[in-house]
Amino acid sequence: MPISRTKLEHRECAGNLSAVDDALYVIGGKWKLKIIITLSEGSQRFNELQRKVTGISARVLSNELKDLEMNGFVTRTVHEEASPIVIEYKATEYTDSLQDVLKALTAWGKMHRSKIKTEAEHNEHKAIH
Amino acid sequence: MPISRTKLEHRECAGNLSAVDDALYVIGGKWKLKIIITLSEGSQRFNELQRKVTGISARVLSNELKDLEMNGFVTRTVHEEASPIVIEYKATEYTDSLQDVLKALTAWGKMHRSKIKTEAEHNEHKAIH
DNA sequence: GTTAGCGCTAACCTTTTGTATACTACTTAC
DNA sequence: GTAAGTAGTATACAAAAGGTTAGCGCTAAC
Repeated sequence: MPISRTKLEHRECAGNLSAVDDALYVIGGKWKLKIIITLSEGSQRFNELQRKVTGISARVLSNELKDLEMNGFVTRTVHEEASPIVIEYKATEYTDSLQDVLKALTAWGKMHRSKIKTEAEHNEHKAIH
Repeated sequence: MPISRTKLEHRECAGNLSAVDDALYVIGGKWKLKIIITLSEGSQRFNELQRKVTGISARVLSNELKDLEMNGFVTRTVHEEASPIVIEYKATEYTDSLQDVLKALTAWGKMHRSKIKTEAEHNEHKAIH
């Protein structure tokens, strides 16, 4: 293997590009992963979700849940036996396949945040003198 | 540990939520990861990038590169010695910290694509009969 | 001298995304 | 009977993101 492994060859890179494309198509956007993470805490009802996913409006949450249901990440169950009727949103098993992605992303996010923080402190320090 | 590990406790979940938030803030959006992946193939010039990141317009590519530069993922070098002047975009070392994220995302994307494909074939099969 | 490529930027327009407000129909608690 | 919660939808509007077209100054090739 004469070529350094840090650089990808063109074909490999193009393949990865389209794979990431496919992934972002279904889990990209501002809210999808946040909803999935929140549902990983356990099944929830609509208003519960809206409170936990801070900043989302009912309209957008409703649309996102429909998308997620269509893509097999979420099930919507109506419990008619209860009164008033309870509607339960639940993460499916397929959601578990995202674990590695979620893990990597949270780890990176935490690392990045602390990096930004120390940089900011450093700048503050410089600004004083 | 009496509680199943598949469900996260509320505090842990909220922390992950904000970490993913931080991550998506800098690498979220339609193009950022695609540009990063393309640059992982090696340093490139503007028009080269535009050709490889299919579908992106010059305006958006320009904006995204500025963002990525600001966040420390990309360096922009002007080679004045060459004629005509060559401008080189290069992924920084910090980009390497995204490797796990990228790996997880491409793996998931490939898996998801093949799942969708077999589902589609299955449906086609049903439709014929 | 004309054409083509480079590395963009500006102006304008469309699409997507999100927000705010109101409203439905039902139930429970006070 | 009134207020408050549930699970949304409808409507209208605003903001953000992205695309389209044109063009600039430069160089190199035909």
